[in-house]
Amino acid sequence: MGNPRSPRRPTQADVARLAQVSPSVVSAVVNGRHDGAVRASEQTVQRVWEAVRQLGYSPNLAARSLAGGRNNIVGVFTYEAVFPTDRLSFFHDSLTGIEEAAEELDCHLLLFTGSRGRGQDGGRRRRSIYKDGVNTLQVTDGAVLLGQDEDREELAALVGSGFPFVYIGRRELGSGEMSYVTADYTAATRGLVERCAGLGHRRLALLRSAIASEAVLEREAGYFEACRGDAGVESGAVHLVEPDTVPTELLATLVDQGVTCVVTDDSNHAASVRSGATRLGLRVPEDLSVVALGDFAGSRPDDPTITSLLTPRREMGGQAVRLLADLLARPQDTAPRRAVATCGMRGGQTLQAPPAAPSAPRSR
Amino acid sequence: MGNPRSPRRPTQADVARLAQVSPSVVSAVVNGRHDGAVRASEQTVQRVWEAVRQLGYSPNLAARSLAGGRNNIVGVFTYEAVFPTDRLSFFHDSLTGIEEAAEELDCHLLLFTGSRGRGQDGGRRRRSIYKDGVNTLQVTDGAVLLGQDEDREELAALVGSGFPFVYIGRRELGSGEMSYVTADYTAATRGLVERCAGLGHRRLALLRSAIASEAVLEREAGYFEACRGDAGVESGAVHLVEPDTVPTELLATLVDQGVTCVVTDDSNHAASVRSGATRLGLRVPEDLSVVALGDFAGSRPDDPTITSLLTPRREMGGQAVRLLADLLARPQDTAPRRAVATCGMRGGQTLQAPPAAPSAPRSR
DNA sequence: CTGAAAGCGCTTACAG
DNA sequence: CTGAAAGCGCTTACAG
Repeated sequence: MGNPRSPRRPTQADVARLAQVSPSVVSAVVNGRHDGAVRASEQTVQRVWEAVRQLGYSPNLAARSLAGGRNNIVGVFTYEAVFPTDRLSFFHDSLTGIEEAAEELDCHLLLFTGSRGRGQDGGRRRRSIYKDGVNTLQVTDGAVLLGQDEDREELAALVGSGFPFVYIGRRELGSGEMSYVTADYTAATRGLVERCAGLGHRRLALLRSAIASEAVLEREAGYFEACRGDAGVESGAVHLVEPDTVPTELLATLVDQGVTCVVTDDSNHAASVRSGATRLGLRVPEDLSVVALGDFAGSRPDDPTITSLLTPRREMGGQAVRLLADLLARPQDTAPRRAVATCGMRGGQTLQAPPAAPSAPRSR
Repeated sequence: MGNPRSPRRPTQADVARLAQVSPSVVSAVVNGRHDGAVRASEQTVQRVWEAVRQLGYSPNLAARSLAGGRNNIVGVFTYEAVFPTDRLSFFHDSLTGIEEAAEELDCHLLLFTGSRGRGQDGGRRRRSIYKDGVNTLQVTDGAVLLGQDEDREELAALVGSGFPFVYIGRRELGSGEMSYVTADYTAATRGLVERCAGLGHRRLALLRSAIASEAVLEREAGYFEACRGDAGVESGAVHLVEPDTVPTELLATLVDQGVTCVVTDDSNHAASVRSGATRLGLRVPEDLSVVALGDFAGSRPDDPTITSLLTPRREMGGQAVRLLADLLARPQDTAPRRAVATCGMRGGQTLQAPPAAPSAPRSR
């Protein structure tokens, strides 16, 4: 919002006058570039610094970036509020990674909190990248976007505009390739499921979110890979479930069918399954194992006792900023940048060998 | 970092050309100020917006602030990392309030993560407002500062420079008055201590942090007020303690002296006191009451069972942004802005009437 | 080695 | 109601 401060700040011109040199010399000296196009004698350099000190001169950043180009500001855009009231911030880990990388790259972070504007009724609207048809993000050099609630049409428009940005989380648009960072959901899922099989589980079931996001589908793919592989899985069904639902009847059916290990998309759902199992008189993990493919699902805190894959949010945040830096450093290379972070694993207490399981993986 | 994107970004001049109006009209329309010095017909306004959309115009921040206009960006400066690794963010509540107010005022938030630069040894330095003697915050209209670890010399310089900012938390500098928002620590403390007295506690002790911040001193003042008042307190000692210390011996001494209620600066310390009491064979609160004057103290999670005052961080965050908005709206009024938020109260389970206490407050 | 000048994109009196 | 012009403070060719 500008500088309506009263006493005018000293400028390079003031310094130049006092030091009795030309403005260009001041610019060069202050920026430590008095050895290139503009040269200044050691004595001149001293005079300039002396004048700087005497006047308390400090460069005007706005002018500097106007004349120069970049402003060293990375945008961070989320459709949802960054800091929710319930203290359970979905974004916290990602932001930790983003902040770390930003510090490393010496740039600032612009959070787009003023992107909602007002609807025709005067009420608040949803946040959006384009406000009155104008790309709000443009004030930054480039941006990192994150969140589950994205507007894919806007994203497509953003890709089309050529504005440099990276999404945290894989997003495939019908049109146009975009840069993103994702995690190795497929491989990590396969690994976990194979581990289940290695413990002796032969009949598994995946309770998959009915919302088919890229991550959910990748996990499903990893599950299939493991089931179809030679890890020894005999049956690996998939059931679509609503979020936060405890499918007790479904669970009973699965157990009847001989399922000894239930795989869920997220740890909260896994916790629900465990509750359901308890209600059915089953012990977890003695009678039934439950594992989760993700560690978070919205508003409830993650249950640390669930055996679960961990989404590497912090790493993804850092990588996103670094991909963006690369995008900015080599604009002539227009290829979308991609990075894949490695999921972590939390041991938890809900996975063990099935009852009366073969003690060793079957030999072939 | 500017926009070194290949095709030059459209400027107001481009918009003006396409809309067939003069640049000043574009400026006025885009800033919603086409009802003042510059007037434009509804039709003209439409043409301008249409051109803006068509070209994908968005204002250049640097130019805008150079020319003296605002950029609708509020800076947020913290000496510590905003998003700590341990997920236990000291700043979370404050930021929630800041974000809410920013949304309300339709402005963005600039997080100064690139303010560390490198020391002479190439290692990271502490964050600072002035980088190479330059006020980094200047790119914003004004800033909100927060955190415990401030550099008061920098703050003094910032006050001197006239840059508009508001501190979250009271900070009194030797020189120069600054704007801040604080909480009613003194009154809230007096209220809580009087409540203890009302329950029958006659001999109290305050275990005060040895670090005498403004908040700590205000709490102490409130404690003294309550003790010297007519609430019935007979003795109200103060002991300085180190953070995270469990002063078991001190506790034993106090109990020997007939103290029935221990007051601490923060809830973690109160939890330590409770542990110490247990070790001494005392039940809390049956034998000894423990209350805290604040709900947080660094890296450990707050214990919700402790009877405690609650620092209204979220409110303070929101108020800080609003004070800043006022500072920017009326720059001619150079008086420092101040606001005081009201502390909350958490019942907890560590306060009750002392053993064999008089059932009613003493009559006078 | 040094200086005069253009230009970055915007806002804002000022003149019509 | 609209336009031409100055100026914000800096960087960077360019000319001496």
